[in-house]
Amino acid sequence: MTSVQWTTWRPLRLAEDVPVATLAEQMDGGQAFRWSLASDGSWVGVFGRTLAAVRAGPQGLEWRGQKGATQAEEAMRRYLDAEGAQARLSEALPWRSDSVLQSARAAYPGLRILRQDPHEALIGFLCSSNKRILQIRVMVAALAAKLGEPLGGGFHALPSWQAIAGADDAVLRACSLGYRAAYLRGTAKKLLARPRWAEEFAALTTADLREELQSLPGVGPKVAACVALFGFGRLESFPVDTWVVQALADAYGLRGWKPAQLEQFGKAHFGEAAGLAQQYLFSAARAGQLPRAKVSVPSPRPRPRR
DNA sequence: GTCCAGGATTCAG
DNA sequence: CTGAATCATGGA
Repeated sequence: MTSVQWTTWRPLRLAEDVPVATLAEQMDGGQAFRWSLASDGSWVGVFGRTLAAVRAGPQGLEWRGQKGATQAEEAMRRYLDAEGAQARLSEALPWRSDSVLQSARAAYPGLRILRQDPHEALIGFLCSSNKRILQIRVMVAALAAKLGEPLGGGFHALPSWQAIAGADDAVLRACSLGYRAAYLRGTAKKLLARPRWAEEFAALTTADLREELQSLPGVGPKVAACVALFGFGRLESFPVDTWVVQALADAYGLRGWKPAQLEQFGKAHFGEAAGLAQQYLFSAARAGQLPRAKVSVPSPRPRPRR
C-alpha cells in the first residue's frame, strides 16, 4: 500500500467562518458518509476521485490534497460551497421570526449542505434506511474498499454501477448491507443502462427529479429528497426522517402529522432553502438542543394534493 | 433477550 | 388510498 503524498496545508478562504463544531457536524452529521476524523483533528475523506483533508485552523479552514492533483482545490471549494451561495440563502431563512430555527442556526454557524455528486449521494442514501450514521459509513467504506478504484494510501473511490452490478453476492454480503444489497444491485442494474443518468436527472425539475429517483429500487420519498438535496443541490428539498419528525413535533408542536404533511409544512415555512433549514433542525435535534413547543398546533392541515 | 436505527417495499383493508 | 408487517444487521 503506497502512502499518501500530501501537499502542505493551505487556506480555503470561505465566505463565512466555520467553527470546529460546525465542521464536525458538516463532515460527519449524516450528509456524507466518506469522512473520518484523523488523530491530528483533521477530517480526511474522498469525494469523486479526489482525496483531501480539511481542518479548522487558527486562521480559518485549511485543506490539503494529494501532490499533483491539480484540480483538487477547485473541487474542494465547490464541495464546501466556498463562494458562499448558501451563506446568503441561510441569511434569507426566516430565523428572525422563528426562534427555533434561530437557536438551531446559532448552534452551527456556517453549516452548509455539502455539494456531493449524484453518485456519492445515491450510494450513501441507498445504504441509509433503518441504519445509524456510523453504520452507514462502515457500509459505504466497505463498498469502496472492495469494489472501488484505489486512490493510494488505502483510500478508494466509490464503486461504479458496473462494479456493483457485477459483484459477487458474497462480496456485497461482506459489506454488512443486509437487505439494502438488493437496493444497490437493483439500482446499479438500472443505471448501468443509462450512463448519462446524472446529467439527465440534473436537467429535470425538482418534482420530476424526485419521481425519477423514486423509480429506482430502494429509493422512497425520504431517500429521493436526500439525493435531490445533497447530490443535485436542490436546496428547496426537505427530507423528513425520524429526527425531523421529532424536531417538528417537539419544537413546532406538529404532533401526529404524517411525513408528507411535514414536508409540505417545511417547504411552505422555510422556502427556497428549506433543505438547509432542515439540516440545522436535524443537527440540533440530534444534539438534543431543540426547545419544546410553547404552543401546540392542534390539527394537521389537509394533506397536500397536486 | 429486547429495542432501535437519516426507510422502502409489500400486502391487507 | 392508508396502515401494518416485513426486511438484514449491528449496537445499546
